[in-house]
Order: sequence, then structure tokens, then C-alpha cells
Amino acid sequence: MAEIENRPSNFIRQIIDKDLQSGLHSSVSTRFPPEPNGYLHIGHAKSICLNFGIAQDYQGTCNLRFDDTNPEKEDMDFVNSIKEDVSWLGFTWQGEARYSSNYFDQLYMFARELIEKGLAYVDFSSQETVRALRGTLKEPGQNSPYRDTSIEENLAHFEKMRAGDYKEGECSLRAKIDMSSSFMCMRDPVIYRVKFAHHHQTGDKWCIYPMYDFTHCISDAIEGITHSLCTLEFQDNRRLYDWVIENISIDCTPRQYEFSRLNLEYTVLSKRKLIQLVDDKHVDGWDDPRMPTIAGIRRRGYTPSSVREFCLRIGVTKMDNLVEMSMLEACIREEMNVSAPRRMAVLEPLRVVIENYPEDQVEWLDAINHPMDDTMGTRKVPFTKELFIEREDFKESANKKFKRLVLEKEVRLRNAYFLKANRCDKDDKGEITTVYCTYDADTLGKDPEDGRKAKGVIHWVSASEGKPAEIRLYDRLFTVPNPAGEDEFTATINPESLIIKQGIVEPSLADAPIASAFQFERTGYFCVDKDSTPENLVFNRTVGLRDTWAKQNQG
RNA sequence: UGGGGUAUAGCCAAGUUGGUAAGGCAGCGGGUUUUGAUCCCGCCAUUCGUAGGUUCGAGUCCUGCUACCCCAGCCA
Repeated sequence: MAEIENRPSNFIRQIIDKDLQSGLHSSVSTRFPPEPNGYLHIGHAKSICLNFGIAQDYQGTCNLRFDDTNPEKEDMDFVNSIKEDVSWLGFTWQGEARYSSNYFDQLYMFARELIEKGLAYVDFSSQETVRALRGTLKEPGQNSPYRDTSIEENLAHFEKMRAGDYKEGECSLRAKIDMSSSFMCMRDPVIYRVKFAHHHQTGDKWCIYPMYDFTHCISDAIEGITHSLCTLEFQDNRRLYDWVIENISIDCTPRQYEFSRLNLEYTVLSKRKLIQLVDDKHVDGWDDPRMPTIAGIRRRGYTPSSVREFCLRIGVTKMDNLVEMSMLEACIREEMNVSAPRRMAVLEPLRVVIENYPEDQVEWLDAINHPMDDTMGTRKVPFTKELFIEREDFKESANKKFKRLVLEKEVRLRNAYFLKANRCDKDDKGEITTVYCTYDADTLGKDPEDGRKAKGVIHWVSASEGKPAEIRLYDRLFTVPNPAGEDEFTATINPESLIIKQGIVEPSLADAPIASAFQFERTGYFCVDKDSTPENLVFNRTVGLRDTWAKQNQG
């Protein structure tokens, strides 16, 4: 109960509260209704969390319904991936997954009912004519010459449509509403069209398919949906939704409410653009970790609970929005901070030789797996004469603000000893190749007795015992906050959205299972990519650690 | 004067009968720290798109204006 009280309310929950209090409804039923013509993305997650979250909190139900009225664009691969993604997010739909196509027979009969009431007619006008007669935003439309065909003839035509006697585009069934309506969707909308297409659910049974506006409301009513939640662009369509429900014989009155869709900075969330990114090979596929798809963010290392938390935090309103990426990142950092075991990994290795350390000695030092959680225990980390440190953690000279290794100065090697840099080698290009150091054997697990202080703490990995690993670092996919607003959004793709490092990781990481997650101390949260093998370890950086120092030094 | 919507901090967002602007993210100070992380402490809207009006009192009510989003698929 307390959990429910902690849920942020929103205008939809307030409507539900009222409907429950007034007795309009005694229980709540929602549905998540994707068209199986693409992969789900973080925007869908918002809708999923809304619909399933309401069902959970009000002890109601939420159906998964595939809005599959356009077979040419849909297929089973998409329905399967959608089921997988909804499940991954942690939600369970009521009963079996539904399909709008389950209702094709009923839909057909309701269409007949409309014809019988004189509220629908078969129009043989060409699509061009239909468009021309529809009028414009500011001018009313004109009636179709087929608008006054008799009910009997319309019934016969519709039957012939179903029988396959008419070609695609030859005619359509239109609701007879109002050609002068200020709502364009009410100007005698097409509700059935001819399509000789194979359907993934109904096969070749049908050659006419109902349109969204006719199908959705009826499907909701059939399923007993009380609150039908969709995005803002359907606000006008609500008039048609209500018109259909009012004019057919069905004893359920679902209500549609619209909320604003999610927009996320530095990415795109439209199906068309996502398809383009994949088809034009700007990314490696639907599950590329840079993609805002559920599959992509999952592979990137986001957890279901972090995505749910994000959806909770962004709220539900009717306001157009462009949410900052930092909102999403904060959710996964917060979770990983408490759950991810710490490890050491060097992304860009620089060789360190400890001159006063025995040649072939390997010391297995204890390292704590989590600074705030003793139950996560410890592990052994090998310490040897040659180590790798992060290239950016060493400078020949630096100012006081540089809390890392500097010639003649001392730092603490994380989980190990104090280390002092004596000199370094460079190649012909002036690039530092090796740093020669000495360590203080009396500083393991304690500070030096003479009170010396380390300039900082840096991570490291044994050169001989560490494992090479491919480390994939990701940056925003686009260089502008709102690529969708550009003339050609692909022109703003960030060429450095993926940077691959050949790093070295501590040996305990060698057998980490795919998808397992860690904090690589000082560099971020990482997970094992599906490409990873024992011979070729691959890690994805989910998100970096918060780095106030780097920010301040950017100017 | 087509219609439908939306305007509260850099971003997201509470604010429901008018009573004196929640919270989160980001940011900024300071403390702790063997992660420049975490954690802790403090700061961050005299003002709610704008101009008027009503009122003792307006983010909430009224009027005008402005900006932005959506609608002319046999897509959803």
C-alpha cells in the first residue's frame, strides 16, 4: 500500500480515481496496443509502464493487444520481440496476448450494422477523388457521389468487397458522418479497405481489412477496456472513437485519454527514423547499444527496474517534452551504485614497471567487492612487477589539481600500495611508453607511518595476469539535442558515438557471464556484451561515473 | 476567428474547492572518502507564456494577446 502511495499521481490516475469513486467503474482495465511493425523503444516503455502500472496499482488488468490491421507492414518476428520486451520490462499481460485480428468477424458485422443504419457506404471514388472531396483544414469537404447509395446496394457491395470481387483501391467502406466537420477524421473516414495481403494471424481469410479508427475502439469495447490510453496525436481521433462506439450495438463504453509521447535528447524515437538508422547501417542493428530501442538499452546494460524508474520520474502529462539524457542515466547509476560489484579495468593501458618489486612475484591482494555492502565479499587481485595504469593517470608534471601520478610524486594504487614515479621512457613521437616507479611495501592496507599523503588513488591491472578485453564506449548518437527537428536528421549523427578501446581487465572478470554488470572503478558501469567469448572479452560501458572534475576542467 | 491541444526553474514535474510556488534530474558551494564515485550538509522560481481585469488575496477565476505541437493515409 505504501508503495502505491509513493507512486506519483498524474491526470489519468486522477480520472480513474474519480471514476472509481463515482461508481462509473468498479475496476480498471487497460491495454498496451502496439502494431507489430517494428521494435519497441523507450517511448513505448513509457506507455507500457503507464498501462501496466495502473493495472497493478488498482488491482485491475492490462491486456497486450497487437493492433494488426495492416498486414503488409507486420510480421511475427515483431510480435515475438514485442512480447519479449514487455516481459523483460517485468510486466505480465492478462491472459493470452490479444490481436485486433481476433475480432475481424465481429468488426465485419459491426460494419454491416453501420451500413444497415445508413451510417456507412461503399465508395467507388478513386483515392485522388476522395482526397479532393475531403476539403482542406479551412474549407469543408463535399459529399461523395456514392454517399446516397441505398442500404441494400451497400450491403451487397460490402459483401462483394469481402468476397474479393473488387480490386485493391477500387472501393472502400466509409462511415457517413459529416463532410464539413472541423475534425478532418470525421469527414466520412474510410473504415475498411481492400487488401489482398497475407496476414500473420488470419492467413488468407480476409481481403478486406478494417482501419485503425474503426478497429481500436471496438477492440477496446470487446475487451472491456475502461481507460484507453494513447498519445496526443490521437486527440482528434477521439471524436471518431466515440462516434463508432455510440453507433454500434455494444454495451461497453471505453474512454480514450491522451498523454504526450516521450522525446529524449540526442536520439530519435520515431519508428521511421529508427528503421532508417538500421537500414542505412548507421548502427549495427535494432539492439545496437546506442539505439533507444528496448533491445538496445538492454544490451547497453540498462535494467528493467532502471527503465521503470525512469518512466516514473518523467511523469505523465499532456505537455510536449524533450527529456534530458541525464534523467535516464541517473536511474541506472543509482541502481548500479548499490548493485554492481567493483572491479579494476584499464581502458587505455600505460606500462608501469616497479623497479623495487621482485621479478617473478605475484601477490594476490584482497579487494573489497563493494564499499557499502560487506555481504558482497572480497576477491583476490594479482599484483606484479609490471602493471598497466590508465594513460591519462600519468603526467611528467602537473599542477596541484591533478590528483594522479606525477614524476617524483606518490599515489595510492587502489587496493594496493603507494607508488612513486621516478622516470619514464618515450618513443620517437614523444609518446610515453613506460613509467618506472618504486613502491612502498609498508603501505598495504594502511597509510605510511611518517604521515606522507598520496596525491590520489588510481586503478591498475597486472600486466602479466590481466586479461585483454575489447571495451566499447558509447556517446550520444546525435550531436544535436533534437535531431528529429533537423531537415536531415542523419546529417547530425555523432561520428564518435562508438569508441572501441583495447583494454586490460583484472583476471576475475575472465569468466563473467554475458550481461553481468560491474563498476569498473573510476571509469563507469559496464556489462558483458553478447559478443563476448572467453578468448575475446567484450564490455559495454552502460554509463560513466559522474565526473565533476572532468566537467570543471572542460572550461 | 478552420479545429484539437499545451504553456510553472536549464530539463521533467506537483500544485484539484482562490490563502502566499512540492519533488526529481542537472548545476553550484562545503564535509567525509584507498573510486575526482558514493554518502552527508547547504544553495538553486518574490514568481507561474504575456497584457489587463475581478478579489483583502490569483499559478489557480474572467478577458485579450503570443508561442509551440497535432489534424487534409484506403498508416497507426
